[in-house]
Amino acid sequence: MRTVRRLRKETDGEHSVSVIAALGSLNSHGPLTLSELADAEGMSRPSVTVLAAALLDHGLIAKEADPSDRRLVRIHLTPSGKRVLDQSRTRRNAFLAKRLGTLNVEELRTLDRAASILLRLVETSR
Amino acid sequence: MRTVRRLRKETDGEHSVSVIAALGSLNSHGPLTLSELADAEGMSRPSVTVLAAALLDHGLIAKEADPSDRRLVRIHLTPSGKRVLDQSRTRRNAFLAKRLGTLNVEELRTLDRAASILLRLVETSR
DNA sequence: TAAGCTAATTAGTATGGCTAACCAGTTTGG
DNA sequence: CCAAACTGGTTAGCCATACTAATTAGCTTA
Repeated sequence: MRTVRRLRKETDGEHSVSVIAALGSLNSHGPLTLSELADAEGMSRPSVTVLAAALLDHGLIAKEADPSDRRLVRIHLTPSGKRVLDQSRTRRNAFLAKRLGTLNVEELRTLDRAASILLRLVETSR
Repeated sequence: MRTVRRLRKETDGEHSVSVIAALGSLNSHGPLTLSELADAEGMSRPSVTVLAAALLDHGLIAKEADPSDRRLVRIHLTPSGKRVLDQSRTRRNAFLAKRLGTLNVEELRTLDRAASILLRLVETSR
């Protein structure tokens, strides 16, 4: 919890962690339906509807209808959204670099391995 | 974020992550003033006031005045609070055990080392 | 002893998520 | 082939959790 609060503060202005996370999913998975995004982010469909509306509002994503199934709304990053994501990464990296600079190579490697393991745990969780 | 949302859901009813975290701080550090707790949890004093009021309401902590400085409010775990903390750990451990069971010893060791490193990072942050 | 500092609180606000209920499409079984 | 059931998305209403700004009480110091 401490870490989350800390990171939220460090992200500072601009865009929330959830927004950046959603952009990240879209970036790595390509276009997604809202349900797919909800699933990827581990949040409810209604919440994603709201989040997507905000992203659309800021011009970070675009919606497109699926021609074969008119219930589906597929969204994808706009160039602007990609830019925001990249900038956020740069800013976040600057912060992390400062903090992680106090670690030695062995410790960094441990964190890297741990990240892979945790990612796998989360991915396979239902 | 995914992990946080997941854990929040998994903690299920009973008490929130923040509550348990606060109880944990009190358990490991002993009695704390509200400001000290705010500092330990990385949250603002007003937020801690509210949190502490909730804990008091549930009988998980007790307040005591500092005789030498009457501005200070020192809080400590009640037996009931200790019990809740222990139960939460048991429940959380059951969940983690199920999930971590899929990892081998080497991976578990990596996570353990990573946890120490991250804890150190957070502790030394500001 | 007044001025200023610190601890805690109160009040008001924002964010970010949820469930329940609903509508619009699609699929399926009689 | 059409009614029932299901699925994707949305809307409405709500709750939890945290914040900042302002206030109060107590302490410290010039």
